[in-house]
Amino acid sequence: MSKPLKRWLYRHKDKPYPSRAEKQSLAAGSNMTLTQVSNWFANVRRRLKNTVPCPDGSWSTRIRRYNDYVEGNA
Amino acid sequence: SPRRSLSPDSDSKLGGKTDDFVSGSGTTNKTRRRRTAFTSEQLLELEKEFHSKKYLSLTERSQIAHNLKLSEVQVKIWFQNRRAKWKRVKAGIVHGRHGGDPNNKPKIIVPIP
DNA sequence: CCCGCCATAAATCAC
DNA sequence: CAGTGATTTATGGCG
Repeated sequence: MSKPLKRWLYRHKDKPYPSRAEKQSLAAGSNMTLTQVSNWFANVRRRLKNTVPCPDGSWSTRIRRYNDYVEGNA
Repeated sequence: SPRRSLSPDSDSKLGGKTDDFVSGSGTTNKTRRRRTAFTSEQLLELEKEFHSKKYLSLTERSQIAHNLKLSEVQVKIWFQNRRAKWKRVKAGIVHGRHGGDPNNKPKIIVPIP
């Protein structure tokens, strides 16, 4: 799975909703299409909710925890 | 490849009420429509209709909805989604992807050691 | 007011 | 079997 996307996700844990331009940039940087990037974020957001239930409902906490679950990149 | 579109609850809702709503948990009374699996017959007909006409008039819509035993909103939304897909497909012509993908991503993600 | 499009959610498919 | 990307129903906002 593409690193740039994870990177972006971690850096924007408060609002994991990249703009269109950001998605395009990410797509270019990870050799993916815009649609694939959109799908990736949609899937990650939802799976985050599944695997990391979060009482306070904040994305940052979920994403931080997810990082524990998954990969110690950057 | 046959689409295995299993219908869990079948079409038993014909005679009764529409209880295919999922209720919000506990304190939140939000009801959201369940994602219903259209039958292959419905899909076939909708697809046929879409092939001939990308946009429906009000009368066409109500006619189709009635024939297929779907709500007009469902037909409307189906056409909307179908148009979106159509656009997507039309745009992404070149699928030369996977050509020589030297970028071999490993499968499942590994937990932190 | 209703429609179409968009981005998205959620469930489900396909591998 | 589970994980992951893709696709299919459904919502809400905006024009």
